[in-house]
Amino acid sequence: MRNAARSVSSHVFRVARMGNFSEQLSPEEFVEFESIRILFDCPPGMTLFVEEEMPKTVIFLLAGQVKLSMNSRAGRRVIFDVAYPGETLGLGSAFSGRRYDFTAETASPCKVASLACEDFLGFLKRHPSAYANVADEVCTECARACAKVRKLGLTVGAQAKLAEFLLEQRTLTEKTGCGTRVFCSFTHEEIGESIGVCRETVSRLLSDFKCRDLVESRGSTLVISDRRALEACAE
Amino acid sequence: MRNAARSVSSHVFRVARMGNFSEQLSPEEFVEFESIRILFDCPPGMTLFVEEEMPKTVIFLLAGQVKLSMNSRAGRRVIFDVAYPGETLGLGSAFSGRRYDFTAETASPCKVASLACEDFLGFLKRHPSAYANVADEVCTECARACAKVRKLGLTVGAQAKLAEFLLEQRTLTEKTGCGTRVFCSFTHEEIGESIGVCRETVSRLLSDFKCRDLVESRGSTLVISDRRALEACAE
DNA sequence: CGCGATCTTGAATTGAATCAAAGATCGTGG
DNA sequence: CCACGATCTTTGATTCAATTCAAGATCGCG
Repeated sequence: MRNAARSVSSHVFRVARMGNFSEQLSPEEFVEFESIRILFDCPPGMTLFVEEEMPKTVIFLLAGQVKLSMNSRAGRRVIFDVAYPGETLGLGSAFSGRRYDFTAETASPCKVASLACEDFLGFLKRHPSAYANVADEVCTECARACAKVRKLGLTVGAQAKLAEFLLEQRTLTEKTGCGTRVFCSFTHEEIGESIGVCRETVSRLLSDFKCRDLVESRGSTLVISDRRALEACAE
Repeated sequence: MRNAARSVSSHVFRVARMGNFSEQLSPEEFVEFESIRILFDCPPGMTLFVEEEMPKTVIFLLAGQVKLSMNSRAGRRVIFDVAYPGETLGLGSAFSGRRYDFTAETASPCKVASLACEDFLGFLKRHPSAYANVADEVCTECARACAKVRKLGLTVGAQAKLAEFLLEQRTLTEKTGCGTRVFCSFTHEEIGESIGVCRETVSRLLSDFKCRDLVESRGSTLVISDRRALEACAE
């Protein structure tokens, strides 16, 4: 039992060092931090929290991917971003007591550590030096939101938007002899929701890109074969 | 000289209490804070800082309005928001060392207090309790950015966008017997840049709203005469 | 008064959404 | 291993909202 816990936590620690909230905690703080957070696994498609609700927990993503989106009751959706291991979700909301800004839903099987807001705030009170971490994380979140505003507002034309989207998928790419392989688990619909165009338009543009030899589809993954030209599309 | 300085600073103090960064500082901290910031006045149209540049200063807006925008080299612009007295600008960037997320330009004659980043960071180091204020302010900035993403991404149709824009102008409104008077100093072009539609469309829609008696223009100001109906337009 | 900036309105154009109808792909269970 | 349904993709035809282009009206200021 103890051993199992230790092996989980050492794994967690390893992952958690990847630039997130707990990274800058002192060893003692980290131990306390660890003692109040709850680890669990979730299946894909699980909702971690919902926009406009009052914050209940802070989520530390240890493994897997989480889709961050905004939804209107009219059924429209904007995929705001995808979070990767090491990121903290809902931190700003928990801290400020404001409602969640977006909905977080697992996009793959995930390992997460969850911390109730009150525990989080208590921890902060006991360890005020962690405020700096909070500020740091929130800055990142903010920069991300601003980047999205920029893209949504400044990029005109579906083609430019799609090109930008593809070029931006840095996180899960792999350089090969003949281009950059992009691991994008998104459906066309989701790509559409990320860039604000409809499903069919994504499909059409992608075919178009293929015709023009900017990208090729290798099975289920996409390869950017002419980055230069794709950048030109994005303007 | 001393007297003049004191009278300015007492004025500043009064304004600065309006919910911004310095609000939660202790009196001693506030005195120190005051000693390192530089007060000045600026004419309208003055650029305080430019997006993508490395942060040099943090700006505390004491009086006037500041337009926050994002610009593409293609000449396109998104007006992100307008800042009012009491707000802090560029705080997140100064703190995290990331480039400014947007451009800040005075929209009216302004009084501002400016603080060099290094002084700001030094102050923080000496008074770590102020980290909480930073986190607070950045949360606000972040919530704002998220709200803008939501509007840009989820609101479809120029009409809904404009209606939403008008309804949202809470800051400078005045309720009268026959509706809410909106003090919006924006030109149609600027409204367009705020909501992402072209100048002419704004003009057309506004005429349309007038025909349908949702708004009336009283000289240079606009009066929302049928808020209910306008809300329906915004969906 | 006259000038520059801003606003208004109309007509033509277009880019993307919508509607529609096949295909492709995938996982499941027989 | 194949048949099945479900989900996702492709492609074409049509429609529509909003941009663009163009020309004139109005406003506010020196």
